[in-house]
Amino acid sequence: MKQRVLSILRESIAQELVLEKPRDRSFGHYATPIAFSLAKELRKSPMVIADELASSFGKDDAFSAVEAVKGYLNFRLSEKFLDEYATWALSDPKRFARADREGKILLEFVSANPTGPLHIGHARGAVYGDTLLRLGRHLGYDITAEYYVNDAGNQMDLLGLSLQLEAMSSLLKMSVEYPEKYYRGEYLKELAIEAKSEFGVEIFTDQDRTLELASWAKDRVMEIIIKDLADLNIHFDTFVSEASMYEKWDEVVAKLKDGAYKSDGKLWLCSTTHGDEKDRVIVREDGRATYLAGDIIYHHEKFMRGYDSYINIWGADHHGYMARVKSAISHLGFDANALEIELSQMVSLLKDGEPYKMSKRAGNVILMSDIVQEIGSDALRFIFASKKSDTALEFDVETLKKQDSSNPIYYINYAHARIQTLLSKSDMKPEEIVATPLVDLNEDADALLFEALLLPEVIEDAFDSRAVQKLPEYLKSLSARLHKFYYDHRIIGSVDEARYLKLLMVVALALHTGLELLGIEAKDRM
RNA sequence: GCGCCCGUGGCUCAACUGGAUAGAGUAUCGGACUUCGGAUCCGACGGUUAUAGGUUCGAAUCCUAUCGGGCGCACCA
Repeated sequence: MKQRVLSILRESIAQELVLEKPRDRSFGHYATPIAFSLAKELRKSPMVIADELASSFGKDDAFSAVEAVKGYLNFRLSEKFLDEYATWALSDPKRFARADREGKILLEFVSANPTGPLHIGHARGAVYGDTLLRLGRHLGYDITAEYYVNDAGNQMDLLGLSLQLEAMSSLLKMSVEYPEKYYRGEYLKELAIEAKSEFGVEIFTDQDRTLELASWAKDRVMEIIIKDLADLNIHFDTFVSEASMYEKWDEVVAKLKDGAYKSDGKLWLCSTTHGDEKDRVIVREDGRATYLAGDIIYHHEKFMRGYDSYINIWGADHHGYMARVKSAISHLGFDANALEIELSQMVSLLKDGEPYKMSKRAGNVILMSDIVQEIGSDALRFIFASKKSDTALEFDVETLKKQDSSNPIYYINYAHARIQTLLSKSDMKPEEIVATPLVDLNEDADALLFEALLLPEVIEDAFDSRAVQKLPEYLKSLSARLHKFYYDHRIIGSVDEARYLKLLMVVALALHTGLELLGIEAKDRM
């Protein structure tokens, strides 16, 4: 809708302009502060310019009024314009709010180590990534969702060892001495039992079989992770194994050219040339590659696959890692700007105002699956999607269990369900309703209709600015308007029944589409 | 010490990326059901946007400094 308005305005004004929503709806549907920016070059006051521009608008099908107020240029859309758009949307709901953006994007997110189940911090990045994925795809982008599996390095030994220790302790009832660093948690106990029937108990005490056990455990953990993600409605297209990267090592090192150098018997990445604070070791003295080496090959491989852009979503604790990865990409001869790294900040949980207790059972972390079980996937997705991802977030699980307006997901679903109820109570057929023109609407109905039709631009804005929280904000606001409208206006049996129902169908469509993009299914009944 | 992120009513968060009177929810107080789902709605209270300067028609947003918080600062992944 905004695009259509913009293209009309570009013709009339012949100038790029910003179109925004006025703070007060009485000003109109859209507004532009263009007169302010023109003031300098035209050497005239913004008010005068705005007046001139306003009067230059002739009769146009799209606008019912164009007014200049305090330097702003305000536009009121015509009912004809809004009705056509609404009818178009209802005629093919799946098409609503879609766009025809082009471009292949590789979106890498979660990529948690396969050494244990996902915890709550992972969930935020997972929800953020998946929401971007849904938004981007809706807009037409060809996006691949990828998970990078860190199945190499010390942590694999550690996983094998941790499992052996767990088994020795809980299955073999041996007394074991735990090293300083090892993994713990209920999942290891379960894996130990499985491993016992798979391999027999000998594997737990055989130091030569640690890696064999680790390799098996890693696959099992990935299965757990994939299942936990599926419970959140998150699915990946590709999983790339770190261990499989190293066969390309020689080829990639050669491409680094003078981006890498030998010193002290180690191989270093010359990352200081691209803003890193110091150069980084990529191959140790004993010939073992560091984690960064794997990441360099991985990103080389990503870029070789030829996407238009790359988005990585990392936990904020990895921010120090950005410079070296970008540096490596530059040294490999690729455009580091094509890689965009979004950080998702820390999460802390409360329960009844107190810090959420980490369970010993889970290994002193808050498991994502526990929270999903406690508050449900919808509530978790909604709360994470509603907050800017780059701000630390604190929330109370108890408020998300409530079934009233304090819980936004219930509030929105209730709005949607109310509409479905009305539609089922009416004797009118859907085709009749859609065929009714939306004319002579009162102020409330007009405002509600306009807001519902705003969804497409909210989606574009949310994706383009990587600010997914704009969608939940919008849905809350639309729901509030719907509830108020419902309260103020009788629908079934009124003379306006047909018009109002059509209006509500548009609202339901916007709510349904919006929720779907958040990975939440709109409820028809509560 | 250095780097990144952040600081908005008591609390949890928004603010169209520099635009009109900084908005929601929650908490507190007070109202609205013989009416389509009250799981709702309407009021009131509550902010010098951490502080101090600067940039301009215009700043929560940009710049500088200070204070406060989180996270990093591995040849671990």
